[in-house]
Amino acid sequence: MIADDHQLFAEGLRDALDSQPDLRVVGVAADGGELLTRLETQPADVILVDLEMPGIGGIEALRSLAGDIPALVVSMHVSDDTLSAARAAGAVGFFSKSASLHRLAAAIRAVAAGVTLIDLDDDQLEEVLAAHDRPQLDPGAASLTEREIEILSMLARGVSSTEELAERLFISQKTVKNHLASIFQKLSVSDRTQAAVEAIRLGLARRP
Amino acid sequence: MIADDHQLFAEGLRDALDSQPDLRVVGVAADGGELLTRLETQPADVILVDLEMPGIGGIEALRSLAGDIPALVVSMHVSDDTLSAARAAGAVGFFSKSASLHRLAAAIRAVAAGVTLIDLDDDQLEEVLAAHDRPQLDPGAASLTEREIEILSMLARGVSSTEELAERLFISQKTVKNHLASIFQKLSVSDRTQAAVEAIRLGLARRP
DNA sequence: CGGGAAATGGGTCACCCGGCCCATATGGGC
DNA sequence: GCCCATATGGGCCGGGTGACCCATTTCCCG
Repeated sequence: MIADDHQLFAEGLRDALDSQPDLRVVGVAADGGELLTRLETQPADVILVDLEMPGIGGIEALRSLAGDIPALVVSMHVSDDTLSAARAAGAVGFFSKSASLHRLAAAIRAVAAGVTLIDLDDDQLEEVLAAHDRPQLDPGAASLTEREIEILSMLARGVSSTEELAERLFISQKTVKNHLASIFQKLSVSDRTQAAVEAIRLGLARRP
Repeated sequence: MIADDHQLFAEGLRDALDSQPDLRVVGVAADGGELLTRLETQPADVILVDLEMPGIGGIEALRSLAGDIPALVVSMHVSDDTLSAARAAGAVGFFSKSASLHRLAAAIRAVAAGVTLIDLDDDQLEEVLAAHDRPQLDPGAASLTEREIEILSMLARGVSSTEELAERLFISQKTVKNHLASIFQKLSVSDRTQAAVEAIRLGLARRP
């Protein structure tokens, strides 16, 4: 669940995180009070909280939660003051809004797994984030080759004919069909359409 | 194209806007300099610019562009000073990051259509935004029949074979193929895979 | 009432797709 | 040095797919 008074940021972040196959945003709140209210009816595994919010701010909300749910603070300005305030309020991690989506997603996975990030030094943090880097794909999808992922992501963007795939990859049509056959088996599907749908579901439709 | 030094905001906004069927984010820049560089190789219809960025800020970037591309300023803090600075630099619209995604999307559509928002009073602004409220679906997609949408949404959920589609709809395989042919024509695609990808992009994969 | 759109269904046919066998080169790991 | 995974490619074949004709019925709208 996300709590941030900047709607554009919160809604954008929701879409971005939702597009990660293993993450789901279950709610967005505009201030600390709404966050607490929403959490009463909607359980969440991790919460992302902005510190500066009108009404009940992030700090107060975190204090009220008393660490019931692991919370990541996502703040505009990074300073020692805000960081220690977040730590004192029970946050398990602290990110600037200048962080990348990639790192935040990794942090969410780490926190959901029970890791506390806020006390780590930089090297340790990098290590933990790297460990939770890529989304946990389905067992089948996990064993996809790089080339297979490349073809799959093209499929998911509408490049569907054997001919065009072969031309864009500079390989023969036969090789494309071989890769596709391998993809079908690994994803347990039986044609390109199902493979494309599954690829999009897995978040493999990213741009190059 | 988006220019904002807060990666989380920019990437989140990218995903959110990309999920609008009629909008596409063609690039993200972290400062004014990168924005100008990117625009040299990648044309854009509208740019979203943050005012506060390290290095070359939004104001300077807008001055360099000299109004070549309609620009919406999306700023954290709203004040008379920033607003008039944005206006002076050639921005055609001004939004707080507390605005809703809905309104920003409407504003982008309006600006892309040539409307200047920044000089409007509140009532006029609401009127313009309302006029550009819902996404303009592809001319083809708009004219899809109910049955076609039904088939398309099944496609988008992985029901790809003519046989299964016919069985689930209690109609003959021939009718399914007829509907599909009609769908292909309206969506300007040539096979089920592209239709499924397009259906998902249009948000037609809803409803379990 | 009349026209048009939508849904249903038929036939034909070239061609592509997916399943099945196979081979070769190139790596990296044990 | 040997093995296995990966990427590349070939041939074959049955069946599915998409493009092009077509007809019928229903129903809504002007």
